Amino acid sequence: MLQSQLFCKINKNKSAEVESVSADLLARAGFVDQLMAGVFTFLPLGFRVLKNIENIIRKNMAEAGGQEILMPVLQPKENWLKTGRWSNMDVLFKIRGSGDKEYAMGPTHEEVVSPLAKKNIFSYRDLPFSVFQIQTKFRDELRAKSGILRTREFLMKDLYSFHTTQEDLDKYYDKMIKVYFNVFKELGIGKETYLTYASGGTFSRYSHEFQMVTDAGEDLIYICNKCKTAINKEIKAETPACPNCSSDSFEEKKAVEVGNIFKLATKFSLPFDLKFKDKDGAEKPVIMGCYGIGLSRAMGAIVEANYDERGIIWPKSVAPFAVHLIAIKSENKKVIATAQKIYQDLNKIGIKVLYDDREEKFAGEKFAEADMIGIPFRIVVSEKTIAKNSVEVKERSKKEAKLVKIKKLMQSLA
RNA sequence: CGGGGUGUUGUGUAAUGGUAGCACGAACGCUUUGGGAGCGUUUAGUCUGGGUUCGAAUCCCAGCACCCCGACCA
Repeated sequence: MLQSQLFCKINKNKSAEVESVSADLLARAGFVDQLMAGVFTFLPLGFRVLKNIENIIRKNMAEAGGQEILMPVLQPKENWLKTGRWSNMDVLFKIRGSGDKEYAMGPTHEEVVSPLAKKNIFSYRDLPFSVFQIQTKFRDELRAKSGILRTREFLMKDLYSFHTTQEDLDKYYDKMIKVYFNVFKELGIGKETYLTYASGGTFSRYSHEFQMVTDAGEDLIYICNKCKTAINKEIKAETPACPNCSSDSFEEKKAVEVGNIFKLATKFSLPFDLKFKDKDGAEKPVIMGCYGIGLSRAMGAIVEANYDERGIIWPKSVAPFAVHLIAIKSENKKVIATAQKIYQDLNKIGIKVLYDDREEKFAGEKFAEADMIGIPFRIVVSEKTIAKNSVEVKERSKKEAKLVKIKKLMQSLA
């Protein structure tokens, strides 16, 4: 991608609105644009990051046996009346269509996936299975805040699992905890993310949140000093001891919830009459679990965990480009020619590269913008470097740059 | 939803009742070599609707919007 063609502007001026670091950096570096409170456009750079996050999650869900589907955002009121959530879910967006007919805008999809499952589950032979989707969710938050960390419209992965027994659900649930940790590790926030016990609702003692520690977080979690499992505020109020190891020594941290998983058990299979015939001929309710990750929130969380005073430092796995190639202004035509050749060669071997081909921009500004955008590798071509048949390679996360022969660079990447 | 704050060119800001100014951006020209370049010219703004006043960005009322604190948060 040629930077001269890139649809987004870098903004030098820091916003006066006191939002989160991620909100400020993502907006100024041209990753997102705020349309209104809690609603954002993802610009080309941000959209690339979002797609990378999506693909990491998709891969992991598929490995966990999830089959990808896409359910509707627009949902019938009737289903929400059945579960009681039409009236008792505060964040539910309701809209009115023609003839004053009312609909829900999906904040989550149990009201769709349960009746869907009912059409496809008859026998114990049809179980277990899991389906997931990556889709825009709507929640009428009373207060959107912190940029893309808490929004009214956001991208979420939600997976639903269906089982014959509680034991089978328990087994799958434990497996998903491992899968989730792998996701967060691949997203570059594995170290900061804690499994957190939360209230489980009616049918199980606990649910689990995945909380990433950051000052921008709006939740308080208590990390057990012994086993490093955490509990949220709710649980802290109920129990003095760690539910995992019984220790009573905790460290309080601010955190943002990047994922959560629930044992729904029969909470939704009962209202939707979701049953199966077991081996013994008896009809039994299907046992369900659900597993969510907020993708757009994860993107903000990744930034909160990876930045410095110059800008964002994207983990390689989600970076919008692998390489930021910069040609330094020069009268020597060979500089541009060399940079162009490297750009083409990198493209040829499938490396995603943003090439700063802008002729009018000075080196300083290009470097400053590159640091703000935060692509993991920066390759600079200038008079100085081509005099040695080399380019300068610098990692965004590191201080020092090194000269690398162009031939060697291409060999190492090929 | 309760409380608080703020709305001035694309962005960041100044002007506290009396000529809407500055910086960044953008455009043009000339100049310019590696850490947000220089000179010159130009561009563009008082959230909306009422009111007070000779005169309103400024004071009052209403609305809208955004931000913050809290509450809420399968």
